[in-house]
Formats: sequence, C-alpha cells, structure tokens
Amino acid sequence: MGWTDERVEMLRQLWTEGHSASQIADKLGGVSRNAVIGKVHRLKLESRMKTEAKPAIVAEPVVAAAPRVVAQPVATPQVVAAQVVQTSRPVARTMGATALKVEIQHEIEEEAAPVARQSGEVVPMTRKLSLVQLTERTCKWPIGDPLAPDFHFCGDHSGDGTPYCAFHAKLAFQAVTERRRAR
DNA sequence: CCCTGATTCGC
DNA sequence: GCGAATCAGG
Repeated sequence: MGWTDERVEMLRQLWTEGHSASQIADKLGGVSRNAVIGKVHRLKLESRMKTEAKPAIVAEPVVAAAPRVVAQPVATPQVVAAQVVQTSRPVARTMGATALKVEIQHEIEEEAAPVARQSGEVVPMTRKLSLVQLTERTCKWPIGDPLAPDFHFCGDHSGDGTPYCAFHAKLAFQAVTERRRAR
C-alpha cells in the first residue's frame, strides 16, 4: 500500500493528536511503524520531542532502603497514589511506568488531600521523623519530596499490624478500595 | 523484553 | 519517496 492522500491525512491527524508510530501503523494497516516514522520525517512533521524528560529518582528506593523494620510494607503510599492516578487517567497508558512515576511525586499530595476530606477526619499532627528514627510502631507514611531536605515520615503511632498510623492506614485502604470498585 | 522515536541507506 | 535495519533511549 502506498501513501494516498487520505492515508497521509490520517497520518497527519493521528500523529498530531499524539498517537505513537506503532498505533498509527495499526490504524492505517499495511504499513510498519518504521514506515510511519519514515513518512513523518519526510512530511517534516514531528515536533513531539519532549526534551528527553528526566524522570529523576523516586521515593521507592528511599523507603526500601530503610531498616529491617520497613522491609515489607503491605502497600506503600506510592503504590496507592499510582493506582489512583491510573484510574483517574485512562489516557496515558503505554508510556506507563516512567511517566506515572514522575506524576506520583507530583500528585501524591494532591490526591491524598481530597481523600482526607472525604474521610471526614482531620489530618493528624506528624512527628516529622527521619528515616533512621522509624520503629516497629511508628507510621511510615512518607511526607514531602524524598529529595527535599524537609522530607520526613509521619511517625505517628501505628498499630502492630500496619506500617501506618490509623489515619494513613485508612487513607491507603480507602484508596485501594475505590480502585477495585472503579475497575 | 516490551516499547518509543531517529537515522541510515539500498531500493 | 519508501521502509527495513539499525541505533539510542526508557
């Protein structure tokens, strides 16, 4: 199949809309993603260069690097936030992992806040503990940017079973529940 | 290993 | 002009 005017038009539109080369190749049919990319170049389209977004580091390593105490959290806030983000953004799926990680840090607070209001509870005071101060009974819910100097953990008293205090445990549990319902 | 786009080069 | 092969990256 060659590049008829119609096909070229479709290519232009889909590419402009942000579809990936392979996705466009599928829709058009009869062409490979390479063909699509090649054509895009010849048409001098493109533009879609994100200046190689630098994902940087995520919180996960920090939490995982904690003492034995923090070894196996049932569900980290990061995970919960990721799930919330996913359900609220059915669009960005393919770029997945990396893109989401970036958003997590940025939105974890924006996502958590609303949930907090829904729970009808007041956000508890935090003891602002650093990583080394965590024990078996301190809430390990991270607060702030892991890379920022003021990063700390909630530190409130947590039950025997959970790694979080009552408030944050509720946050995590509720978020997951909603995720399953929406699924 | 999956994917992304970018580039090359024989056709 | 075309696109497979290849490259560079996530």
